Amino acid sequence: MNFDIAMERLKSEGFKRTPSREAILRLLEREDRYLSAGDVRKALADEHPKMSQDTVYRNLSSFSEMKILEETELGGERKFRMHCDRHGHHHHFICMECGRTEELDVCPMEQVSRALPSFVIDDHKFEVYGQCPDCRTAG
Amino acid sequence: MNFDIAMERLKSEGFKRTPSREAILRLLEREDRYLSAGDVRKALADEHPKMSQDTVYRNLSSFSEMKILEETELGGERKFRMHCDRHGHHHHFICMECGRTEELDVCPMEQVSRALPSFVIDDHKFEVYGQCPDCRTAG
DNA sequence: GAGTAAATCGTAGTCATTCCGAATTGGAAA
DNA sequence: TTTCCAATTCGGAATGACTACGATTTACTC
Repeated sequence: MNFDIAMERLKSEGFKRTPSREAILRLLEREDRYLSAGDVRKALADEHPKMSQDTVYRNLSSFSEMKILEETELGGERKFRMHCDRHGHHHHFICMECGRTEELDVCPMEQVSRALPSFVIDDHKFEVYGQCPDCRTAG
Repeated sequence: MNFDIAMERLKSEGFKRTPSREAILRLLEREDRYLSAGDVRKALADEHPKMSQDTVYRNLSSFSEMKILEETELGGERKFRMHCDRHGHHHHFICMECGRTEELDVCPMEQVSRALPSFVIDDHKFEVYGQCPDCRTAG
């Protein structure tokens, strides 16, 4: 997903186009990795010094609800990244040093569904953590 | 893992046997599902009304570090359960209503390792969320 | 039974997140 | 363009999970 498609989505759902929303989405498009609300505030501190935390949190949550962003919970924080739309369902490798992510195609949910026929399955989480090649050679 | 083995483990690692630790481990053995620190405090409120939160958090963390407990992060909270030792490596289905867990044998990490040969993989998380058969029929 | 390090208590502090009332603003309608 | 109003933002206070810490108590050793 890119900035323009995200803004279109906002408009079509009746959301207003505000400088805050533009800045947040432009940042996430540029970074292409998981950022916390705090990361977003820091990154926008120069450009938008008086954007309140309420604004950051509220918008990140809204964007996540409407699938503009992907969200995870990591190290006690909610983190957000631009929604990947190259493939359909996917998971991520996440570099714990730089935050870089790598899409994974494998997902074992079919096997799980077969193994738990009498359970209702609503959601699942599969994430792999480690060090990306760049950080490995740099370290 | 059961209470007695857990207490042995504590002793062998130089930890003292205290009423708090006994109560926490007995509770987790009995419940056999993920509990938050708050859940533990509430459950022990009658029996140990003055157990401080410091004690609960510190012990849960210690137990998790020494693999007496398994830990996950769910809904913005750290949650703990007695370590399953029936199988080796495994993951869990977690019922979002009652907290019941079901062990899963499937794990796609071999495929992931092959797909990311130049990445260092330190950890991973795979969890399935939904409704267990009991809660489904009850609802 | 005495001594000591570990454990606990009570409380205050931190940090991410949410809430709320007042002020501002985007965008539709006049 | 101007008006208008609900949506949005601001600023700051409140919440809730978790951590830190000095003072007190306690489990275990000798």
